[in-house]
Amino acid sequence: MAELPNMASTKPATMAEIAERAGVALSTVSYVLSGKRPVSEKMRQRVMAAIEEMDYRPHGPARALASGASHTIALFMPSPQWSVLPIHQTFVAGATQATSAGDYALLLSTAAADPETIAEVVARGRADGVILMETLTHDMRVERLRQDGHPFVLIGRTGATDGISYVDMDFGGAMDVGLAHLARLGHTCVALLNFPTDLLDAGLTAALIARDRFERRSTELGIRGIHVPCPHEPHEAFEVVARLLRSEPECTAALTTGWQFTGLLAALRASGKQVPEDFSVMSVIAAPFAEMLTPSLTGIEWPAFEAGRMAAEMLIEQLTQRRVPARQILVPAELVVRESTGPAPRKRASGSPTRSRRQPQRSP
Amino acid sequence: MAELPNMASTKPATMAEIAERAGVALSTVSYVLSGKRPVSEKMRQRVMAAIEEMDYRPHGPARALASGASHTIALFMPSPQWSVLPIHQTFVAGATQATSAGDYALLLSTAAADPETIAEVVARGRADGVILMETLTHDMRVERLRQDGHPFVLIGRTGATDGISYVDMDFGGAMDVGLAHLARLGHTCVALLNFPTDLLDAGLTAALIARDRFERRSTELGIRGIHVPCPHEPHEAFEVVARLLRSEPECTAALTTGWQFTGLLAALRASGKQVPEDFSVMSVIAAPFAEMLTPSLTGIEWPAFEAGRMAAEMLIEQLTQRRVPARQILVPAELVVRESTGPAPRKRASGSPTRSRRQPQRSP
DNA sequence: GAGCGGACTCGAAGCGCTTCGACGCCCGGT
DNA sequence: ACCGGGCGTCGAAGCGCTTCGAGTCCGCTC
Repeated sequence: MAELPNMASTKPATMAEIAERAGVALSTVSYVLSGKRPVSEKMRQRVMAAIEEMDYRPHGPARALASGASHTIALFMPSPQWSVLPIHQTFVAGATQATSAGDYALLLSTAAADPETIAEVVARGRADGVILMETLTHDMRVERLRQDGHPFVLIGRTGATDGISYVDMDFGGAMDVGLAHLARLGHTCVALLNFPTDLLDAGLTAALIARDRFERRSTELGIRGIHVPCPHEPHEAFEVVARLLRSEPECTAALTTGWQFTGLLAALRASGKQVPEDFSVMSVIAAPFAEMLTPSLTGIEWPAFEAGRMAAEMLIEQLTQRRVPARQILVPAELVVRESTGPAPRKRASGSPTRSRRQPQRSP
Repeated sequence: MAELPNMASTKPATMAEIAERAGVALSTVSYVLSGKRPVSEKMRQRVMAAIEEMDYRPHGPARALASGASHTIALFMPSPQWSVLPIHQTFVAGATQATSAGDYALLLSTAAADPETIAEVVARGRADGVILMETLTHDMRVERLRQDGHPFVLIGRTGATDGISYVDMDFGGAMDVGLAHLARLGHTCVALLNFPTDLLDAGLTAALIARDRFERRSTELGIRGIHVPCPHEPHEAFEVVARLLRSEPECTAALTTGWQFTGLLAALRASGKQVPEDFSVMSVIAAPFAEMLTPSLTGIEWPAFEAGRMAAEMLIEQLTQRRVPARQILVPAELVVRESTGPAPRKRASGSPTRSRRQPQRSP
């Protein structure tokens, strides 16, 4: 047959055409491709040749319909009005790469709130499994997925984690590490600018863990810990912090969970406090700003891209193999000390140095 | 029939079941859903009731197979080793939202380089159209899509734009606006820290436009314009800038296209120059850092989320309606003057030390 | 009152692939 | 030489939906 060699806009070849060209049955082509039944080397060669010549590529939806597997995973992002930190986007980037590498496709979606919508994506064959972020302690989405028996992996975690696969940043550990750092520098009154109230109320696990561990740990260290929910948005954060600085003049350091540090730094500047001479600042999530700021920001360094990658890999593994046990990965907090934290300022000269009622600092 | 009300893990209903329950033909249900043929009100009611009762939702792949349309658009991101700026992720976020809103799904993928892979996604029914970013002047991907007749929209543009729909940031305008600003401040020797060499060599349209316009415009304004390709990565950028500062001591201001400003600021600091007293800095893409830095960064404000949203909307419109003319949107450059640009320093008298840093204030 | 057109509705044929049961052939055992 | 058993291969039956052509029934016209 005289054919134009690679007429691009030509309709793509179907499996039936491959079969015809190779002179074999349609099903044989399928078995060559899937390897689910043995095929003789001779047939294999012929089929592969035909595939090569006709530049055949299987049709996604047809395959999904017949096999019941779409070879796609769905990733739900927090909706924009919630906290969308750069770290979330890094998760997505990591997951995207792992997905491509694993020969899967990645369906990205917002609308994360509704369990129904999420379950449906799997139930109606658009995806084989789901990755969820910003997980709550009691997360309806997770319950729904679990109940329906849909494979999923969390970035973050829920309250009860039995049998659930997740990758989570160790916010508890971050509190330990952060407070230890500040305690060592002699700070005795430290604020935690946590996720904003609505997320705490919703039960964002990370926020609750941060709060609880912060309070427990500061007590253990003999530090006065002030827990302050705080919006990420700079101007709102500014207000919250300004109020805090007024009501808690003792406070000489703050930890932020996200980019509340922006508003914090502005408020400190406005009140004439120098960082880190008068006030130490550090953030649990600082990338990718940490190095850009002046002074550069002490913080926890999370391998977020890797985390996203692992979540996707875990999900794909779950989809590919049968009966994989749940894997739970807690990414350890790694402190990177930069310029924004320093020794606690000495008590103001004017006031008589109050003797410390706290226990003397323990050595690590 | 006695049924458990909402046995979640039950297999989802199919259209045939709906038809049976409603006592109509399968095809009638389909027509009710698609509205492609008139259906009497009575039938409609019965079908809708059945759908409601059985909580029916159409099966994605089946629909895609039968109709040839997947109701999905594919978005290709620059691969990680290329420039992935926050702005790219904002595009993605915007596109994601528009996609959800338009009742489409969004397939996210890297691997952007290969025209074959990209065309295949559409050819094999995974997506109905494509959004491309980081477009080159001669972009093989675009040519391929066009040749195959696949619908697509660009974020960015190619050299020849005839009949191509795109949303692009007006980098040319940004050069005009930026140089005008600096000229007004009296600068007479200005550097452009453009995209890195590999992107220029690849023919990234934005980079070429920036370069050409920068050179033309600076000449027109009687400014000495120094074009410097520069990596985004801070340490590499640092080196490039350090060299520049050494070889071009006359230079008193720089424009960056991305976050080369990070390395730039570090290099300025290292060489003891104050911003903006000794050196003015501005960036074409500054969000979301601009406000965070000290001094805050003068730059162009792009509505990136909107741009992503529009690109997706345009594509969906193209898919939904027949014969829409190509739409080309050039997002205008809006200069936001902040603290990092100031009057050109007077010719060095004797290297007089600049005053202590001014205390920046929040502007309304 | 019979004929006609229009408005709906139905059944069936795919879309491109997976998968199951069946069949044919070739080889070894006896 | 005959039979049994695999290994390979084939054909056909779907997967759940869209869509086309072919009715069916009704109301209306003359």
